[in-house]
Amino acid sequence: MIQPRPRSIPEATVARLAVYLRVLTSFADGGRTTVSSGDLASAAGVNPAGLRKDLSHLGSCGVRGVGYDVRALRERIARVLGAERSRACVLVGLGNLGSALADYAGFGSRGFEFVGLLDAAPERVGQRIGGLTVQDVADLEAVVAATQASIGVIATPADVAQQVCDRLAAAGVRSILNFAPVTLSAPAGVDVRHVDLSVELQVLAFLGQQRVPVGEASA
Amino acid sequence: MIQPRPRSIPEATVARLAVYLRVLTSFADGGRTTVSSGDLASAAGVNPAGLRKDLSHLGSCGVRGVGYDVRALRERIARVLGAERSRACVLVGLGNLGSALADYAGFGSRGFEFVGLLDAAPERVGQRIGGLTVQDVADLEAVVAATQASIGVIATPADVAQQVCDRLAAAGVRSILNFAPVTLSAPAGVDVRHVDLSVELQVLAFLGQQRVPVGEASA
DNA sequence: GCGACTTTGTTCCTGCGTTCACAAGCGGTT
DNA sequence: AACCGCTTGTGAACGCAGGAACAAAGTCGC
Repeated sequence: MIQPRPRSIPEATVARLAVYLRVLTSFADGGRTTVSSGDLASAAGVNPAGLRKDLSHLGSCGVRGVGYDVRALRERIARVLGAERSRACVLVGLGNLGSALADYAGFGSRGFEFVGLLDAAPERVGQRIGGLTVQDVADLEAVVAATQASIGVIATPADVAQQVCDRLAAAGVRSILNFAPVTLSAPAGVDVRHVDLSVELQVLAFLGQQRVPVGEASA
Repeated sequence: MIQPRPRSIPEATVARLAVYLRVLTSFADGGRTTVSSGDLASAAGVNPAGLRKDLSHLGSCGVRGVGYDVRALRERIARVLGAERSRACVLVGLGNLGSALADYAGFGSRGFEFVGLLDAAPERVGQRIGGLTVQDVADLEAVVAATQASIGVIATPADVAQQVCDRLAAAGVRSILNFAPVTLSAPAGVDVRHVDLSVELQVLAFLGQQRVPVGEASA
Protein backbone atom coordinates (compact mmCIF):
# COMPACT_ATOMS: atom_id res chain seq x y z
CA MET A 1 0.00 0.00 0.00
CA ILE A 2 1.28 3.40 -0.83
CA GLN A 3 1.62 5.55 2.20
CA PRO A 4 -0.90 8.37 1.84
CA ARG A 5 1.83 10.94 2.26
CA PRO A 6 0.51 13.73 4.43
CA ARG A 7 1.78 16.43 2.10
CA SER A 8 0.88 15.86 -1.49
CA ILE A 9 0.06 19.25 -2.86
CA PRO A 10 -0.31 19.45 -6.64
CA GLU A 11 2.37 21.47 -8.34
CA ALA A 12 -0.13 23.82 -9.91
CA THR A 13 -1.51 24.54 -6.48
CA VAL A 14 1.96 25.28 -5.12
CA ALA A 15 2.51 27.86 -7.84
CA ARG A 16 -0.74 29.54 -6.95
CA LEU A 17 0.02 29.43 -3.25
CA ALA A 18 3.10 31.50 -3.98
CA VAL A 19 0.89 34.04 -5.70
CA TYR A 20 -1.53 34.10 -2.79
CA LEU A 21 1.39 34.68 -0.48
CA ARG A 22 2.39 37.76 -2.43
CA VAL A 23 -1.13 39.13 -2.51
CA LEU A 24 -1.62 38.48 1.19
CA THR A 25 1.58 40.28 2.02
CA SER A 26 0.36 43.20 -0.01
CA PHE A 27 -2.96 43.14 1.83
CA ALA A 28 -1.25 42.92 5.20
CA ASP A 29 0.91 45.90 4.35
CA GLY A 30 -2.27 47.75 3.45
CA GLY A 31 -3.59 47.15 6.93
CA ARG A 32 -6.20 44.62 5.96
CA THR A 33 -6.93 41.98 8.59
CA THR A 34 -9.46 39.66 6.95
CA VAL A 35 -10.19 38.71 3.38
CA SER A 36 -12.81 36.56 1.69
CA SER A 37 -12.01 33.93 -0.89
CA GLY A 38 -13.73 36.05 -3.51
CA ASP A 39 -11.60 39.11 -2.90
CA LEU A 40 -8.40 37.13 -2.68
CA ALA A 41 -9.27 35.20 -5.82
CA SER A 42 -9.93 38.29 -7.87
CA ALA A 43 -6.71 39.85 -6.65
CA ALA A 44 -4.83 36.73 -7.63
CA GLY A 45 -6.67 36.29 -10.91
CA VAL A 46 -8.14 32.86 -10.19
CA ASN A 47 -11.47 31.23 -9.54
CA PRO A 48 -12.80 31.55 -5.96
CA ALA A 49 -13.72 27.88 -5.74
CA GLY A 50 -10.30 26.86 -6.94
CA LEU A 51 -8.69 29.11 -4.39
CA ARG A 52 -10.65 27.50 -1.59
CA LYS A 53 -9.65 24.10 -2.82
CA ASP A 54 -6.03 25.16 -2.93
CA LEU A 55 -6.26 26.41 0.62
CA SER A 56 -7.99 23.25 1.75
CA HIS A 57 -4.77 21.37 1.10
CA LEU A 58 -3.26 23.01 4.14
CA GLY A 59 -6.15 22.40 6.48
CA SER A 60 -9.05 24.54 7.49
CA CYS A 61 -7.77 28.01 7.98
CA GLY A 62 -10.75 30.25 7.45
CA VAL A 63 -13.78 31.22 9.47
CA ARG A 64 -17.14 30.63 7.85
CA GLY A 65 -19.19 33.71 7.45
CA VAL A 66 -16.14 35.90 7.82
CA GLY A 67 -13.27 34.83 5.62
CA TYR A 68 -9.59 34.33 6.27
CA ASP A 69 -7.35 36.10 8.69
CA VAL A 70 -4.76 37.73 6.49
CA ARG A 71 -1.86 37.39 8.87
CA ALA A 72 -2.59 33.81 9.92
CA LEU A 73 -3.12 32.64 6.37
CA ARG A 74 0.05 34.30 5.22
CA GLU A 75 2.01 32.60 7.97
CA ARG A 76 0.53 29.23 7.18
CA ILE A 77 1.24 29.42 3.46
CA ALA A 78 4.74 30.66 4.17
CA ARG A 79 5.33 27.72 6.46
CA VAL A 80 4.04 25.18 3.96
CA LEU A 81 6.10 26.65 1.17
CA GLY A 82 9.12 26.79 3.41
CA ALA A 83 9.41 30.52 2.82
CA GLU A 84 9.92 31.31 6.47
CA ARG A 85 13.56 30.39 6.46
CA SER A 86 16.06 31.79 4.03
CA ARG A 87 17.40 29.57 1.30
CA ALA A 88 20.89 29.81 -0.07
CA CYS A 89 21.19 30.09 -3.85
CA VAL A 90 24.16 30.24 -6.16
CA LEU A 91 23.93 32.04 -9.48
CA VAL A 92 26.07 31.02 -12.42
CA GLY A 93 26.47 33.40 -15.32
CA LEU A 94 26.65 37.12 -14.69
CA GLY A 95 25.75 38.43 -18.10
CA ASN A 96 22.96 40.92 -18.49
CA LEU A 97 20.31 38.55 -17.27
CA GLY A 98 22.40 37.12 -14.47
CA SER A 99 23.32 40.56 -13.22
CA ALA A 100 19.68 41.55 -13.26
CA LEU A 101 18.78 38.49 -11.23
CA ALA A 102 21.56 39.16 -8.74
CA ASP A 103 20.26 42.67 -8.24
CA TYR A 104 16.60 41.67 -8.20
CA ALA A 105 15.18 42.72 -4.86
CA GLY A 106 12.21 40.42 -5.23
CA PHE A 107 14.19 37.37 -4.24
CA GLY A 108 15.56 38.54 -0.94
CA SER A 109 12.17 39.57 0.35
CA ARG A 110 10.79 36.15 -0.45
CA GLY A 111 13.29 34.08 1.42
CA PHE A 112 15.90 33.52 -1.23
CA GLU A 113 19.40 34.74 -0.73
CA PHE A 114 22.21 34.60 -3.22
CA VAL A 115 25.30 33.39 -1.45
CA GLY A 116 27.51 32.95 -4.47
CA LEU A 117 27.91 34.54 -7.89
CA LEU A 118 29.99 32.66 -10.43
CA ASP A 119 31.19 33.50 -13.90
CA ALA A 120 33.81 32.24 -16.30
CA ALA A 121 34.90 35.58 -17.75
CA PRO A 122 38.04 36.90 -16.00
CA GLU A 123 36.90 40.49 -16.37
CA ARG A 124 33.73 39.76 -14.43
CA VAL A 125 35.43 37.90 -11.60
CA GLY A 126 35.99 40.31 -8.74
CA GLN A 127 33.17 42.65 -9.66
CA ARG A 128 30.68 43.41 -6.96
CA ILE A 129 27.04 42.90 -7.91
CA GLY A 130 24.15 43.13 -5.51
CA GLY A 131 26.44 43.12 -2.52
CA LEU A 132 28.44 40.07 -3.54
CA THR A 133 31.74 39.57 -5.30
CA VAL A 134 31.74 37.51 -8.46
CA GLN A 135 33.89 34.42 -8.14
CA ASP A 136 35.50 32.20 -10.72
CA VAL A 137 33.25 29.42 -11.93
CA ALA A 138 36.18 27.08 -11.46
CA ASP A 139 35.49 27.34 -7.74
CA LEU A 140 31.87 26.26 -8.16
CA GLU A 141 32.19 23.09 -6.14
CA ALA A 142 34.02 24.86 -3.34
CA VAL A 143 31.45 27.65 -3.18
CA VAL A 144 28.55 25.21 -3.06
CA ALA A 145 30.23 23.19 -0.36
CA ALA A 146 31.11 26.24 1.72
CA THR A 147 27.71 27.87 1.48
CA GLN A 148 25.60 24.72 1.59
CA ALA A 149 23.52 26.16 -1.21
CA SER A 150 20.61 23.96 -2.21
CA ILE A 151 19.42 25.96 -5.18
CA GLY A 152 21.33 26.85 -8.33
CA VAL A 153 20.34 29.39 -10.94
CA ILE A 154 21.80 29.07 -14.41
CA ALA A 155 21.99 32.21 -16.51
CA THR A 156 24.86 31.20 -18.73
CA PRO A 157 25.02 30.92 -22.50
CA ALA A 158 23.30 27.83 -23.84
CA ASP A 159 26.41 25.95 -24.79
CA VAL A 160 27.78 25.64 -21.27
CA ALA A 161 24.49 25.30 -19.40
CA GLN A 162 24.45 21.51 -19.37
CA GLN A 163 27.99 21.36 -18.11
CA VAL A 164 27.19 23.82 -15.34
CA CYS A 165 24.07 21.82 -14.52
CA ASP A 166 26.11 18.64 -14.18
CA ARG A 167 28.61 20.30 -11.88
CA LEU A 168 25.91 21.86 -9.73
CA ALA A 169 24.18 18.51 -9.35
CA ALA A 170 27.43 16.76 -8.53
CA ALA A 171 28.23 19.43 -5.97
CA GLY A 172 25.03 18.70 -4.10
CA VAL A 173 22.56 21.24 -5.44
CA ARG A 174 19.10 19.71 -5.41
CA SER A 175 17.11 22.32 -7.31
CA ILE A 176 18.05 24.18 -10.46
CA LEU A 177 16.36 27.10 -12.15
CA ASN A 178 17.49 27.34 -15.75
CA PHE A 179 17.27 30.48 -17.86
CA ALA A 180 19.48 29.21 -20.68
CA PRO A 181 17.60 28.28 -23.86
CA VAL A 182 18.39 24.57 -23.71
CA THR A 183 16.65 21.57 -22.25
CA LEU A 184 18.78 20.31 -19.41
CA SER A 185 18.97 16.77 -18.19
CA ALA A 186 19.80 16.19 -14.57
CA PRO A 187 20.22 13.05 -12.48
CA ALA A 188 17.28 11.71 -10.51
CA GLY A 189 16.79 13.60 -7.29
CA VAL A 190 17.53 16.95 -8.84
CA ASP A 191 14.64 19.14 -9.91
CA VAL A 192 15.08 21.39 -12.89
CA ARG A 193 12.73 24.20 -13.80
CA HIS A 194 13.13 25.96 -17.09
CA VAL A 195 12.17 29.54 -17.77
CA ASP A 196 12.44 30.20 -21.49
CA LEU A 197 11.70 33.81 -22.29
CA SER A 198 11.51 33.18 -26.01
CA VAL A 199 8.97 30.43 -25.53
CA GLU A 200 6.81 32.74 -23.49
CA LEU A 201 6.92 35.34 -26.22
CA GLN A 202 6.15 32.81 -28.93
CA VAL A 203 3.15 31.44 -27.11
CA LEU A 204 1.93 34.97 -26.65
CA ALA A 205 2.45 35.78 -30.30
CA PHE A 206 0.63 32.64 -31.37
CA LEU A 207 -2.37 33.37 -29.20
CA GLY A 208 -2.40 36.90 -30.55
CA GLN A 209 -2.23 35.88 -34.17
CA GLN A 210 -4.91 33.25 -33.66
CA ARG A 211 -7.21 35.92 -32.43
CA VAL A 212 -6.83 38.16 -35.44
CA PRO A 213 -7.77 35.93 -38.41
CA VAL A 214 -11.11 35.03 -36.84
CA GLY A 215 -12.14 38.65 -36.87
CA GLU A 216 -15.40 38.16 -35.02
CA ALA A 217 -16.76 41.66 -34.59
CA SER A 218 -18.86 40.59 -31.65
CA ALA A 219 -21.27 37.97 -30.43
CA MET B 1 -21.90 20.49 -37.40
CA ILE B 2 -19.11 22.34 -35.79
CA GLN B 3 -16.56 23.40 -38.30
CA PRO B 4 -13.42 21.50 -37.35
CA ARG B 5 -11.50 24.73 -37.21
CA PRO B 6 -8.23 24.09 -38.90
CA ARG B 7 -6.18 25.69 -36.17
CA SER B 8 -7.10 24.70 -32.66
CA ILE B 9 -3.83 23.82 -31.03
CA PRO B 10 -3.74 23.40 -27.26
CA GLU B 11 -1.69 25.99 -25.45
CA ALA B 12 0.54 23.39 -23.87
CA THR B 13 1.31 22.06 -27.32
CA VAL B 14 2.18 25.52 -28.59
CA ALA B 15 4.71 25.94 -25.81
CA ARG B 16 6.31 22.64 -26.72
CA LEU B 17 6.31 23.47 -30.42
CA ALA B 18 8.44 26.47 -29.58
CA VAL B 19 10.87 24.17 -27.85
CA TYR B 20 10.93 21.78 -30.80
CA LEU B 21 11.64 24.74 -33.05
CA ARG B 22 14.69 25.62 -31.02
CA VAL B 23 15.97 22.05 -30.98
CA LEU B 24 15.38 21.64 -34.70
CA THR B 25 17.29 24.82 -35.43
CA SER B 26 20.13 23.46 -33.37
CA PHE B 27 20.00 20.18 -35.28
CA ALA B 28 19.90 21.96 -38.61
CA ASP B 29 22.94 24.00 -37.65
CA GLY B 30 24.67 20.76 -36.81
CA GLY B 31 24.09 19.52 -40.32
CA ARG B 32 21.48 16.95 -39.44
CA THR B 33 18.87 16.36 -42.13
CA THR B 34 16.46 13.88 -40.59
CA VAL B 35 15.38 13.10 -37.06
CA SER B 36 13.14 10.52 -35.46
CA SER B 37 10.49 11.34 -32.91
CA GLY B 38 12.51 9.51 -30.29
CA ASP B 39 15.63 11.56 -30.81
CA LEU B 40 13.77 14.83 -31.00
CA ALA B 41 11.76 13.97 -27.93
CA SER B 42 14.78 13.16 -25.83
CA ALA B 43 16.46 16.37 -26.96
CA ALA B 44 13.38 18.32 -26.00
CA GLY B 45 12.83 16.44 -22.78
CA VAL B 46 9.38 15.09 -23.59
CA ASN B 47 7.69 11.79 -24.32
CA PRO B 48 8.00 10.53 -27.92
CA ALA B 49 4.31 9.74 -28.17
CA GLY B 50 3.40 13.17 -26.93
CA LEU B 51 5.73 14.74 -29.43
CA ARG B 52 4.09 12.89 -32.30
CA LYS B 53 0.72 13.98 -31.04
CA ASP B 54 1.88 17.57 -30.90
CA LEU B 55 3.19 17.35 -34.44
CA SER B 56 0.00 15.72 -35.66
CA HIS B 57 -1.77 19.00 -34.98
CA LEU B 58 -0.05 20.53 -37.94
CA GLY B 59 -0.69 17.71 -40.38
CA SER B 60 1.35 14.77 -41.43
CA CYS B 61 4.86 15.94 -41.79
CA GLY B 62 7.00 12.88 -41.28
CA VAL B 63 7.90 9.86 -43.36
CA ARG B 64 7.17 6.48 -41.82
CA GLY B 65 10.17 4.33 -41.41
CA VAL B 66 12.48 7.30 -41.70
CA GLY B 67 11.47 10.17 -39.46
CA TYR B 68 11.09 13.88 -40.01
CA ASP B 69 12.98 16.13 -42.36
CA VAL B 70 14.65 18.62 -40.07
CA ARG B 71 14.44 21.57 -42.42
CA ALA B 72 10.86 20.97 -43.52
CA LEU B 73 9.60 20.41 -40.01
CA ARG B 74 11.33 23.50 -38.78
CA GLU B 75 9.76 25.57 -41.51
CA ARG B 76 6.32 24.19 -40.81
CA ILE B 77 6.48 24.81 -37.08
CA ALA B 78 7.83 28.31 -37.70
CA ARG B 79 4.94 29.01 -40.04
CA VAL B 80 2.33 27.75 -37.61
CA LEU B 81 3.80 29.73 -34.74
CA GLY B 82 4.08 32.78 -36.93
CA ALA B 83 7.79 32.94 -36.24
CA GLU B 84 8.66 33.50 -39.87
CA ARG B 85 7.87 37.16 -39.82
CA SER B 86 9.31 39.57 -37.34
CA ARG B 87 7.09 40.96 -34.61
CA ALA B 88 7.42 44.41 -33.18
CA CYS B 89 7.66 44.65 -29.41
CA VAL B 90 7.87 47.55 -27.01
CA LEU B 91 9.59 47.20 -23.67
CA VAL B 92 8.61 49.31 -20.70
CA GLY B 93 10.93 49.58 -17.75
CA LEU B 94 14.68 49.63 -18.29
CA GLY B 95 15.87 48.62 -14.87
CA ASN B 96 18.23 45.71 -14.48
CA LEU B 97 15.79 43.18 -15.82
CA GLY B 98 14.50 45.37 -18.61
CA SER B 99 18.01 46.20 -19.75
CA ALA B 100 18.86 42.52 -19.78
CA LEU B 101 15.82 41.78 -21.89
CA ALA B 102 16.64 44.57 -24.32
CA ASP B 103 20.10 43.15 -24.76
CA TYR B 104 18.98 39.54 -24.88
CA ALA B 105 20.03 38.14 -28.22
CA GLY B 106 17.62 35.25 -27.99
CA PHE B 107 14.66 37.38 -28.99
CA GLY B 108 15.93 38.76 -32.25
CA SER B 109 16.87 35.37 -33.56
CA ARG B 110 13.39 34.08 -32.85
CA GLY B 111 11.44 36.67 -34.72
CA PHE B 112 10.92 39.27 -32.04
CA GLU B 113 12.28 42.75 -32.45
CA PHE B 114 12.21 45.50 -29.92
CA VAL B 115 11.14 48.68 -31.64
CA GLY B 116 10.74 50.84 -28.59
CA LEU B 117 12.26 51.09 -25.13
CA LEU B 118 10.43 53.20 -22.59
CA ASP B 119 11.23 54.31 -19.07
CA ALA B 120 10.04 56.93 -16.64
CA ALA B 121 13.39 57.85 -15.11
CA PRO B 122 14.85 60.96 -16.75
CA GLU B 123 18.39 59.69 -16.36
CA ARG B 124 17.59 56.60 -18.37
CA VAL B 125 15.85 58.40 -21.21
CA GLY B 126 18.33 58.94 -24.00
CA GLN B 127 20.54 56.02 -23.07
CA ARG B 128 21.26 53.55 -25.82
CA ILE B 129 20.60 49.90 -24.96
CA GLY B 130 20.75 47.06 -27.42
CA GLY B 131 20.90 49.43 -30.36
CA LEU B 132 17.90 51.50 -29.36
CA THR B 133 17.50 54.78 -27.55
CA VAL B 134 15.36 54.79 -24.43
CA GLN B 135 12.36 57.08 -24.76
CA ASP B 136 10.16 58.72 -22.19
CA VAL B 137 7.28 56.54 -21.08
CA ALA B 138 5.05 59.57 -21.54
CA ASP B 139 5.37 58.93 -25.27
CA LEU B 140 4.16 55.34 -24.94
CA GLU B 141 1.04 55.83 -27.00
CA ALA B 142 2.93 57.64 -29.74
CA VAL B 143 5.61 54.98 -29.91
CA VAL B 144 3.09 52.16 -30.13
CA ALA B 145 1.18 53.97 -32.84
CA ALA B 146 4.29 54.78 -34.84
CA THR B 147 5.79 51.31 -34.63
CA GLN B 148 2.56 49.34 -34.84
CA ALA B 149 3.86 47.15 -32.05
CA SER B 150 1.54 44.31 -31.17
CA ILE B 151 3.44 42.99 -28.17
CA GLY B 152 4.31 44.80 -24.97
CA VAL B 153 6.78 43.68 -22.33
CA ILE B 154 6.43 45.07 -18.84
CA ALA B 155 9.55 45.11 -16.67
CA THR B 156 8.59 47.97 -14.40
CA PRO B 157 8.22 48.08 -10.63
CA ALA B 158 5.06 46.43 -9.40
CA ASP B 159 3.27 49.60 -8.41
CA VAL B 160 3.09 51.03 -11.91
CA ALA B 161 2.67 47.81 -13.87
CA GLN B 162 -1.12 47.89 -13.96
CA GLN B 163 -1.11 51.46 -15.15
CA VAL B 164 1.38 50.63 -17.90
CA CYS B 165 -0.71 47.61 -18.83
CA ASP B 166 -3.81 49.77 -19.18
CA ARG B 167 -2.00 52.25 -21.40
CA LEU B 168 -0.52 49.53 -23.56
CA ALA B 169 -3.91 47.93 -24.05
CA ALA B 170 -5.52 51.25 -24.83
CA ALA B 171 -2.77 52.02 -27.33
CA GLY B 172 -3.59 48.88 -29.27
CA VAL B 173 -1.17 46.29 -27.94
CA ARG B 174 -2.82 42.89 -28.06
CA SER B 175 -0.33 40.77 -26.15
CA ILE B 176 1.50 41.59 -22.95
CA LEU B 177 4.33 39.76 -21.24
CA ASN B 178 4.52 40.80 -17.61
CA PHE B 179 7.61 40.44 -15.44
CA ALA B 180 6.36 42.62 -12.61
CA PRO B 181 5.29 40.73 -9.50
CA VAL B 182 1.62 41.65 -9.69
CA THR B 183 -1.41 40.03 -11.25
CA LEU B 184 -2.52 42.27 -14.08
CA SER B 185 -6.03 42.62 -15.37
CA ALA B 186 -6.49 43.53 -18.98
CA PRO B 187 -9.56 44.11 -21.13
CA ALA B 188 -10.96 41.27 -23.18
CA GLY B 189 -9.04 40.77 -26.37
CA VAL B 190 -5.70 41.36 -24.73
CA ASP B 191 -3.64 38.37 -23.67
CA VAL B 192 -1.44 38.67 -20.63
CA ARG B 193 1.26 36.21 -19.72
CA HIS B 194 2.96 36.47 -16.39
CA VAL B 195 6.50 35.37 -15.65
CA ASP B 196 7.10 35.55 -11.93
CA LEU B 197 10.66 34.66 -11.07
CA SER B 198 9.96 34.44 -7.34
CA VAL B 199 7.14 32.00 -7.92
CA GLU B 200 9.42 29.78 -9.97
CA LEU B 201 11.96 29.76 -7.19
CA GLN B 202 9.36 29.04 -4.55
CA VAL B 203 7.92 26.12 -6.46
CA LEU B 204 11.41 24.78 -6.88
CA ALA B 205 12.16 25.20 -3.19
CA PHE B 206 8.95 23.47 -2.23
CA LEU B 207 9.63 20.48 -4.45
CA GLY B 208 13.11 20.31 -3.04
CA GLN B 209 12.05 20.39 0.58
CA GLN B 210 9.34 17.82 -0.06
CA ARG B 211 11.95 15.46 -1.35
CA VAL B 212 14.14 15.62 1.71
CA PRO B 213 11.82 14.44 4.53
CA VAL B 214 10.99 11.27 2.63
CA GLY B 215 14.62 10.25 2.64
CA GLU B 216 14.26 7.15 0.55
CA ALA B 217 17.79 5.93 0.15
CA SER B 218 17.00 3.92 -2.93
CA ALA B 219 14.57 1.47 -4.44
C1' DG C 1 8.85 -8.35 -56.64
C1' DC C 2 8.17 -9.61 -51.97
C1' DG C 3 8.90 -9.70 -47.05
C1' DA C 4 10.36 -7.73 -42.84
C1' DC C 5 11.70 -3.90 -40.09
C1' DT C 6 11.33 0.77 -38.71
C1' DT C 7 8.79 4.72 -37.63
C1' DT C 8 4.80 7.53 -37.91
C1' DG C 9 -0.09 8.71 -36.91
C1' DT C 10 -4.01 7.53 -34.33
C1' DT C 11 -6.97 5.70 -30.78
C1' DC C 12 -8.01 4.42 -26.28
C1' DC C 13 -7.56 4.99 -21.60
C1' DT C 14 -6.13 6.67 -17.22
C1' DG C 15 -5.28 10.39 -14.22
C1' DC C 16 -5.27 15.25 -13.04
C1' DG C 17 -6.88 19.79 -12.81
C1' DT C 18 -10.70 22.82 -12.92
C1' DT C 19 -15.34 24.22 -12.29
C1' DC C 20 -19.86 24.07 -10.57
C1' DA C 21 -23.04 23.31 -6.88
C1' DC C 22 -24.46 22.29 -2.19
C1' DA C 23 -24.18 21.27 2.78
C1' DA C 24 -22.06 22.87 7.15
C1' DG C 25 -20.83 26.45 10.28
C1' DC C 26 -20.29 31.07 12.29
C1' DG C 27 -21.52 36.00 13.28
C1' DG C 28 -24.81 39.48 13.63
C1' DT C 29 -29.46 40.79 14.58
C1' DT C 30 -33.94 40.93 16.61
C1' DA D 1 -32.36 32.54 22.37
C1' DA D 2 -33.53 31.84 17.71
C1' DC D 3 -33.24 33.30 12.94
C1' DC D 4 -30.92 34.78 8.77
C1' DG D 5 -27.34 35.87 5.68
C1' DC D 6 -22.72 35.15 4.49
C1' DT D 7 -18.71 32.36 3.71
C1' DT D 8 -16.06 28.27 3.94
C1' DG D 9 -15.11 23.48 2.84
C1' DT D 10 -16.16 19.47 0.25
C1' DG D 11 -18.25 16.32 -3.06
C1' DA D 12 -19.25 15.32 -7.93
C1' DA D 13 -19.05 16.13 -12.90
C1' DC D 14 -16.73 17.88 -16.79
C1' DG D 15 -12.94 18.66 -19.82
C1' DC D 16 -8.10 18.23 -20.90
C1' DA D 17 -3.51 16.67 -21.00
C1' DG D 18 -0.34 12.64 -20.88
C1' DG D 19 0.96 7.91 -21.75
C1' DA D 20 0.70 3.48 -23.72
C1' DA D 21 -0.53 0.40 -27.25
C1' DC D 22 -1.80 -0.61 -32.07
C1' DA D 23 -2.56 -0.13 -37.06
C1' DA D 24 -0.86 2.06 -41.39
C1' DA D 25 2.84 3.10 -44.41
C1' DG D 26 7.17 3.50 -46.34
C1' DT D 27 11.94 1.85 -46.96
C1' DC D 28 15.61 -1.44 -47.11
C1' DG D 29 17.26 -5.99 -48.12
C1' DC D 30 16.99 -10.20 -50.68
